[in-house]
Amino acid sequence: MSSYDESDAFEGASLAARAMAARGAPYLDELNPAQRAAVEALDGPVLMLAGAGTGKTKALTARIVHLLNTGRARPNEILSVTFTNKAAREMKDRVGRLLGQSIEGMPWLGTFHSICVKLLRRHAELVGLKSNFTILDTDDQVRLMKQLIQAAGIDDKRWPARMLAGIIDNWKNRAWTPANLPASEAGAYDGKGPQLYALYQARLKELNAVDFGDLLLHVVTIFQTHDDVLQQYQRWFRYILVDEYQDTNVAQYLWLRLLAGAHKNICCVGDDDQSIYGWRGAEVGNILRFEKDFPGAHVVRLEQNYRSTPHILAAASGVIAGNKGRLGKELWTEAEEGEKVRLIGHWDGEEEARWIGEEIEAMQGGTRGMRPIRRDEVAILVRASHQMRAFEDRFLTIGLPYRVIGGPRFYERMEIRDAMAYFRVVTSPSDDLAFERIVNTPKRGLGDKAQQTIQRIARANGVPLVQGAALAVEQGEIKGKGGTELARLLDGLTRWGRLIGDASVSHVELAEMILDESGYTGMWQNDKTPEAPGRLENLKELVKALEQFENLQGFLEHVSLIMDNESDDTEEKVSIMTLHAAKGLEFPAVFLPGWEDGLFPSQRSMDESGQVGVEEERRLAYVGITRAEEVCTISFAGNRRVFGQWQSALPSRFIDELPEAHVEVLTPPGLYGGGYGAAGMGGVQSSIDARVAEANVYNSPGWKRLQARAGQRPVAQPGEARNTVIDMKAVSSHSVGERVFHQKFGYGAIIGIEGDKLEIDFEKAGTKKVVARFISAADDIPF
DNA sequence: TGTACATCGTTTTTT
DNA sequence: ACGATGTACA
Repeated sequence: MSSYDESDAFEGASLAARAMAARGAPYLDELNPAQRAAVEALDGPVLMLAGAGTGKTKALTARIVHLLNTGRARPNEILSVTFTNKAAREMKDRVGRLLGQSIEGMPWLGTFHSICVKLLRRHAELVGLKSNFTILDTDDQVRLMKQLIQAAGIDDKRWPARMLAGIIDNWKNRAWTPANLPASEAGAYDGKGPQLYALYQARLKELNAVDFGDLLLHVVTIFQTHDDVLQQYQRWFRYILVDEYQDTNVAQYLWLRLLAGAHKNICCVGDDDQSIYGWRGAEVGNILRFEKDFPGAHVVRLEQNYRSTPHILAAASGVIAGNKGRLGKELWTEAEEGEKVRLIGHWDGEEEARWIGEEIEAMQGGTRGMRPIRRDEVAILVRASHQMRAFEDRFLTIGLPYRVIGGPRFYERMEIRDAMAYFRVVTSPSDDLAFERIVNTPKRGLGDKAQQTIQRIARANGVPLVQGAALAVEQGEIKGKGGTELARLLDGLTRWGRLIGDASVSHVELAEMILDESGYTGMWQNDKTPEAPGRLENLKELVKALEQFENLQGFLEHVSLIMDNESDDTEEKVSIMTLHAAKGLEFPAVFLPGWEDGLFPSQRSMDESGQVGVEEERRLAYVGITRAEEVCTISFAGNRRVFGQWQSALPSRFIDELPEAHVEVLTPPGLYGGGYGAAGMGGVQSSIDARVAEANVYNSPGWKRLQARAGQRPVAQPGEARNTVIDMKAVSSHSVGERVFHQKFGYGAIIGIEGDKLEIDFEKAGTKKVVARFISAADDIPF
């Protein structure tokens, strides 16, 4: 095994020395008793159950400082893992601030993935890789799989590459290699999954590449098969800290358990109530089982909340109490009572957006005795990103500045990935995937056929594609325009490659040269689509980002793991984001729209995971409510356009679970008398009327009656919600028994309604199911 | 190779 | 509704 970097040890020692010299421990005095207990229990396993807003990061960073201050470990002997770069950055900043200096000396504070890259580069040869392996992102991954699938003669219509990528990702999350894949998985992907998995891994090895899942999996494999390596790291990492432990998957769990196995100085911080990533492999079980995994573990609960008002906390607690198998926490606060959680129902999604827009504007001036709330203190948290649209539309028309958080990341954009592929080919000419990406971008007249020729020649000679392409040109296998263009590209690649180490050209200039001379910039300049200017702008930003790195390789190395996109504009804007994206954030005012059964909790989640799914959705509700500091407004709409169809739905079952004492029901303006009953005008079935009326009830003082009834419906029966989604278009315009006309089938009577489809008994054509929009009422026909 | 039309599948997302 | 993706045809 290679020795540890001298520099790590050196920097570490000097930092530790300075930390020690800082003397005293003011950071301990700032902690509450629970936090302090968590910080001072340095040795042995510790589980810090940190509720939302209870000062978890504060405790975690204080713990690191305390480890240093007491001389337990030097900075480079502490392994401290997070999930996101953002969390890692924040921890570094805060530890640095506590120590009064920057934290260069903590090389092992980072994300699971970045730490695994470091480890894997040191030991790559143990899993058959070279230490300069490339890291593929999801896009590369799928393209590679597509090739394998086609080569295997599988119809990728029925069995899409994305699906296989998802399956393999899941396997990797569970730390299943092709060799130890359980028999239960044999049938995956039409029975060809296991075989393709093995093939895919072999191909990655050939390409000297890994995907994200491999980073963890390979390191776990190394630890499991090379005890000497494992032992060295067990000794080296004297203390381990884990953030967001409830989000760890099996591979990460194994990784941690292996590393902590000897000394068991592991401190896991998390909140089982905020586990919302089960669908991507996170195992809440990891945190629930902690005390069994580490007998004698010290469990500390952080329950004093510094974020929200008592009403908000009580509402959140009331909802989360519906989950079983919790470790159990009760948040409390010393804050003043404040506003109750506000609940409001609307006729449809547009009205909901309109009302929220107006409410935000009213808040700027301060409503009902509340302090004025700035736009950037407001967040709208939605379950699914398609809900954002209504808000964007509305806010654009009223000119309310907003910002959407999440969405496609900078480094995932097409133009950025193309540019990076150019850089990759230039810095490592054997990067076949990158070459494939750029060989015909911009269009060089190198279609499928030319690319196959290149592949064939490269394979026949056992060389990478770039060399294969060179041979193809030499041998005159690619003729005409394509040949000339390819020759020019190859020429450029060699020229740029020579300039890499050249002191007369900075890497930033080189990057610009590559993009210009390859014709890539020109391609977008000539593009007349509206997004072209934005893409050119992004390319400029990419080049600017390069300045912060020493060279192209250094840049590529970092960028493959850093996918975040901090926007630097400072205008006060309302934030719109998904509930998932909101985890870890907080806002004075939070709007939670779309609380309808089927949307939230999401139908899919319930169908696929049943009770477990509902519980995860409930945790999502809990996360949403606990983001709010001062005012939290929950809303639902009776009708909503989903996939172009009007659908009506019941208010979310989570609304039933809000404790009445902490909720104020608002009445939307312009809701006269019958309100939701309006849908019944067309003579709708009574059962539908009843459901719509039930929705209406939330807007009135009669909401309380429903609260009383809520006990009869503590948890939804499977399949219940499915029946509650009713096509409003069908509801408002047709009803069973109605006489109708169809252009092709003539007259008939409706005998059933199913979504947008009507079952009709036609006088001449018999019983048929037809789409509602082809139907008109019989007396509408003008002849 | 490029463009026009059809078809499909639509939760959540980090690294 | 809508966007991504694939197929048919110029």
